[in-house]
Amino acid sequence: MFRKRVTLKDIAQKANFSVNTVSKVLSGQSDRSRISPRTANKIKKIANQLGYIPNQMARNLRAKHTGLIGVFVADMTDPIYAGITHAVLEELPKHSLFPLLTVAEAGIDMCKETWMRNRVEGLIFCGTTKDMALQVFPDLNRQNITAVIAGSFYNTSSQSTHIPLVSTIHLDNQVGIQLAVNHLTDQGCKKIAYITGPNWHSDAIERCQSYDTIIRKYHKPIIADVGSEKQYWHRGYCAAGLLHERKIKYDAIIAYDDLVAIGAIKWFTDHNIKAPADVMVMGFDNLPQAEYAIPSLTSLDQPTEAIGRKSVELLKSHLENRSPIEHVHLSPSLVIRDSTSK
Amino acid sequence: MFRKRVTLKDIAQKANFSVNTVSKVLSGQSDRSRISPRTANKIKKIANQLGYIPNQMARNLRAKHTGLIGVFVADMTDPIYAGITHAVLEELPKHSLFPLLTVAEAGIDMCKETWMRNRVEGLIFCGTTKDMALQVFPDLNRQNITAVIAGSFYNTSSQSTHIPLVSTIHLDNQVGIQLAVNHLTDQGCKKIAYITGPNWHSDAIERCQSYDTIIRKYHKPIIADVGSEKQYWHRGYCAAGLLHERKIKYDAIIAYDDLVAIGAIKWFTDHNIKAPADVMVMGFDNLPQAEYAIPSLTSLDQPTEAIGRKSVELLKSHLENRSPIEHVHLSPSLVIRDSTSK
DNA sequence: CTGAAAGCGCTTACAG
DNA sequence: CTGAAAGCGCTTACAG
Repeated sequence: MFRKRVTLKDIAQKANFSVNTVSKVLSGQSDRSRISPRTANKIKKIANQLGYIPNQMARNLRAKHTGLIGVFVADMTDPIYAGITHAVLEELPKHSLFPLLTVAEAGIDMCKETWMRNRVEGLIFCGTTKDMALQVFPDLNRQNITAVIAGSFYNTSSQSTHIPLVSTIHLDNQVGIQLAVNHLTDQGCKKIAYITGPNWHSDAIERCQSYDTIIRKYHKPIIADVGSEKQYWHRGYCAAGLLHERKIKYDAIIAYDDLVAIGAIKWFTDHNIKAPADVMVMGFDNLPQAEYAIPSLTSLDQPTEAIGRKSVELLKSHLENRSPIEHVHLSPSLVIRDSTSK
Repeated sequence: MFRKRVTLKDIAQKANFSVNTVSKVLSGQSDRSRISPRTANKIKKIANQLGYIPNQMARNLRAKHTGLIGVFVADMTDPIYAGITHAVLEELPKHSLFPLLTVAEAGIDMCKETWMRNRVEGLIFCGTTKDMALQVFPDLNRQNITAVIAGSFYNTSSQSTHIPLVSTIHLDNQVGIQLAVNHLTDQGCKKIAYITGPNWHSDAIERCQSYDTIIRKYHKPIIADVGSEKQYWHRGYCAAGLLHERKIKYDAIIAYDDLVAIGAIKWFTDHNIKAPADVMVMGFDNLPQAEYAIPSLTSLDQPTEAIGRKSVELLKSHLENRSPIEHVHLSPSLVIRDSTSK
């Protein structure tokens, strides 16, 4: 049921002022229009009494701009995306921008329709999905809608992690791997292996490449890659087995992420190898699981808060100044726990 | 930038018909208004060429109803809520209702403002949070907004799990526990313990009460409760330790959920007790982790799809027929894996 | 079968 | 400092 709501007209009648004056007061233009404080207060008081809530649709229609920003979440259940989304949702209203939240789970067509019908003025992607490159980004350019990508993204070609034409704000994976390697060598490790993530994920590609580059200063890279179909802990479990099979010696492992690391630790436990005593293990992303794993897992914390804030800031400057496309990298921070402690 | 969009007027000019006629065709009223098929086709074709997208705000404003349903998610990262949300988002458009998605992460005030300013006509809560009972439900009644709760909810008093005045659709926890007990006794178990969940969660309360009732037919209840502050696997880990300390004998465990079960298994592994050989372990909820746990975990799968669909259906009948409040319980299904296999 | 007019609830320019 | 008029893009009666 659509209940009859209080309108400006109702307030105008009760206050004995024109709709116009009421509008000016209630849309926060009292000062600019030099409404007398007495009038303003009276109107505000009545509006409050009557429980006035502005009709956003009428406002947007007349004002010819919506301030609406489509916020897309590539996977609701991913705590990293959720963290970024959280920050974006908190930040937008501070800039008089309003989030219109859509999730990949609703289907990309539904999302697009929601954006278009509601006339969003910008888009923030908290992660991207496979369909985006073909079904969304071309449209955005054609429609001239400003967008930024916050967090990692789906990578169509395994050759390059570069998405042109849109600003990106994401983790500096190279710094992360460097922090990991520094920490492990500080702990006395001499041979550090790496377990890969799914190869369609920009973070996975960057982390692997970074490992490859950085580790060469110490020794030949030891990369355990179990292909792209395996998921979750399974990747780590299989990878640990793979390294064993190949009789490769190492005293530390950096895993693509915490889940993979936990999988590797499971394999070690099953084969009576102790972490950290026999092998030190590092995760990545500092997921909730890292803290509760046994042993608790050393990891790299993503600055989701900062990524979210920065993406709003960047979108805003694109919107206002047509500022050029940027690619921003934010550094993770090391969280040391039991899995790398002597 | 708000790009100038195609309007009905543009199409009317190009087609040489009135805005009125164009509106009838494009809002799907060709038949009711007996527009000639020739006219309708011509107009549709031109609309298509021009890339017309209706302005939802103008539509809603004039039509005096929005078809907007606020969809609230209590915790994005919870896979159960995410599953329900997924189904709700898919189902609403089939009934000409449109989701306006808000998440607890945005803050309850932001959510409320979004609902009110956009004139939602109904609300679906995929889970509830602590603030709802005081800050939301009273308002809904006052404003006469129809709502349903899908999935488990936050429980303010530990005495009762009943939220009045709103329809609820959620898991039949009693059936779930019965399925678990049946399965374990079929496997030959004689003493089945239970590990509790957080006591502010309706599912946790119902599962514990169901266990208590059902198990009395077999033996005295064995309930391991580690209080309400502990989270994740930690609950299960501590609970298993607690049972050991108290020298309680048992041959099977039902855990509040899969994470708790995995925690318990960790404790067993650390103390050289084998699951399922020495003790059988069951989880609940069939989370992604259940499949990848070692041993893989027998669990109870929540019918999130059905819960989501049913909640849309129920909301719709409330909206259309003012049908009375209902409390619907949907049964989980048993998923047997290694943790309870001989 | 088609169209002219009114109006949804606001804000914008303009007049005084 | 305040108000009358116009109009955002649609749909809803109503007239023909």
